[in-house]
Amino acid sequence: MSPATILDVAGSAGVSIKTVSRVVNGEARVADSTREKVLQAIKALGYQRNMFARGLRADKSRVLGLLYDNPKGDYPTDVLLGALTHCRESGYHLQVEVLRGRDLPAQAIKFLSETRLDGVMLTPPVCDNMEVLAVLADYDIPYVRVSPNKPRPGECYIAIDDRQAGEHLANCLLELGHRRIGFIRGIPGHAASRLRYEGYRGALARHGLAYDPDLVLPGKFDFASGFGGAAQLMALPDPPTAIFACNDEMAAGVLSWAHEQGMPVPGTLSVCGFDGGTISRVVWPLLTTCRQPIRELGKAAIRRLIEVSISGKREGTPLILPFELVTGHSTGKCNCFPDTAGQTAGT
Amino acid sequence: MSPATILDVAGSAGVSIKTVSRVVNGEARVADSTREKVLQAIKALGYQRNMFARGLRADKSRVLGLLYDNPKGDYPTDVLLGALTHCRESGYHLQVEVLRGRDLPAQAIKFLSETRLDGVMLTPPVCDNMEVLAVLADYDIPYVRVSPNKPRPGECYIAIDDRQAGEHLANCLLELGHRRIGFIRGIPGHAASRLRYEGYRGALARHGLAYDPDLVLPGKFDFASGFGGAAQLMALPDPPTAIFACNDEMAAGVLSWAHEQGMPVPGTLSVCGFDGGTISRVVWPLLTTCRQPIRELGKAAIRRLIEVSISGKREGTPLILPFELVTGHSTGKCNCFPDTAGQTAGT
DNA sequence: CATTTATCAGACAACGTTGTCATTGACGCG
DNA sequence: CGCGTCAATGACAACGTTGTCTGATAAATG
Repeated sequence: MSPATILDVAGSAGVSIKTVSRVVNGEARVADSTREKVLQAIKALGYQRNMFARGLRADKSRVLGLLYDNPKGDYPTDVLLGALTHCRESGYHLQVEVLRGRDLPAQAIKFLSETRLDGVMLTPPVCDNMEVLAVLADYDIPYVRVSPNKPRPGECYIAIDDRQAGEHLANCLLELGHRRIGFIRGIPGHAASRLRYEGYRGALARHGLAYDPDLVLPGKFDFASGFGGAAQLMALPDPPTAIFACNDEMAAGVLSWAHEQGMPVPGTLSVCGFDGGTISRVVWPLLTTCRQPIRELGKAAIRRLIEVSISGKREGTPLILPFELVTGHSTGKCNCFPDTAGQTAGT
Repeated sequence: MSPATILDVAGSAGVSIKTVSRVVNGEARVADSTREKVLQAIKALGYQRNMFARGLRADKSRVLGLLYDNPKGDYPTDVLLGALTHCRESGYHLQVEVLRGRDLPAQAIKFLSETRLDGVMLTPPVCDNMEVLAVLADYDIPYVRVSPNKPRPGECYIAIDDRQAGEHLANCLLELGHRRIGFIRGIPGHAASRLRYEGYRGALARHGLAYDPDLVLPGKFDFASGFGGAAQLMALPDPPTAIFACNDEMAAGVLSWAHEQGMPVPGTLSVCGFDGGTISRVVWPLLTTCRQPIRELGKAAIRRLIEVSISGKREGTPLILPFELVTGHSTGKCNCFPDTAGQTAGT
């Protein structure tokens, strides 16, 4: 059985196809009695409208795209989940595309020419690939970036205030008495990594502490960077009493190194991460971290795309979502001044 | 500027639209010189074919669906990644849909009526929802299930041999000398959980060991199940010396409980998980686990869907992919016979 | 009662592509 | 030369929907 079309419904309900179209699209000028007849016919025939024909005529697919190139960890999962949630609420659908390997712009061209999307959202790091953005602009597809590195003036992007978050987290450590705090950065060019680092430096400055470049290491957002970074930092002549890793996975690496050394956490070394995803909740001890509202970021991006798709206006103000500090058990008071600590313990 | 159509290309190249269509679709009967002319015109005009029109005429969208309802952890991410990889190689695209909350069949109906997919892949647990499957059958959409609970005869599904994997893993523990092995199950109705459990019992039986129901606990595949399960198991009068958790996240819970008690792992308690994803690599000590080829599962499912979509034949043989045992540092020799252990240590 | 206005419904074209069938011309063979 | 065969190309309809325009009927107004 071939599926029922608008024509079958029209015949069955004794009206014209246009009237059926009006009912299906919820247009105003239809008498209640007619609408009822049509709805019944639709139900009886199991009619479902054909998206191809609809799209061909209206040039709107109601399908959005999610474009990413870093399929690791909770981030893509949660962005996707948030995006899907909002899509479902709005009657939109989501097509996912991964850009990996060589010649990202060519991949973007291929996927854009094979589909018809009403808009695309991009996450780091691909959201900072200028060539890919140029392709999108060329195809005249609206897009929204999440946590872009260098937002353009007037661009409507979605992010959290990573700088402030970094500063807050560093502050937590400072208030626990830590004075030498190691910092492990994420991959270069990643906006979040840079901003969290700036926040870290800002916190130090506000506490009147000198900045020691030996305490800052590069990283790749992976476990090995944390593990190796911890080894390197703790081998310093004057090692830190706390380590701030730029994400949870690196923090997990720091924790594992400490466990392997038999070094108590947070007794001898405090550790904090960033993201607040699954990893922070399955390691021991529970990580002190900063929870990003990743799902909300995804939701907001989709909401924004739909707005643009309907209104056509691409300008707008950036949307900065709130983060949340999560206090785990991986951070504690600094024991770095044995005399002071001894006094307190003695009395 | 409105985008160029096949008509513009035809005009520019001095041929008919049908010829352009032939070139675009790589059909055979076109003279090389003509093909060249058309290709140049396409390039010059920046022509890209309109998927709506194509779909309307050919009734093929070249878009597949991924349907899931358990958006936790690496599983969905990796399935998605594998699926996308194969999609890209094959010129297909992937639309993702999450079914969550109440009335899953209704959600399935909604999403199927709003899109036009050539096929759908499903992962657990939604792949075992008979109502949803009925909806898919009703819409006459080919589907492939990954790790289904009760495969139907002749159904072509994708899975690993969970029973055998469970048996292997239990065997590892038995060969290390463990005789009392705790087992924490996953959510009921989940095929993998049941099969791994059967494998565990099989291994016990093969070693001539009695089955002790006290050693088997229910679980929900989450951290808390592992944490609580460990507490409960180790409070037994005759506690286990090893715990086999049905996935990595629960194993991480077991580890954390042990750390909190100051119980050495694997010194006093050996732990193994299942999945071999990120979690197994970021906890301390590294988990002994069974790595599922999740990406390959996703790839295989898509490959299969494309076959079905092209050939129209829905029958086929199930595809069982190989798993891989990963030996971490969370398992070690059993110290449960102090006399023997003492003797060895003494000499 | 005549006229305007509002409301509802239908006829028809158009969207850009592919499938079906027809046409053209070149070539080989008896 | 006449015929059949085959490769290459084109004309045209059809896919199912929505936008535009027009027509019909009922209600409101002078």
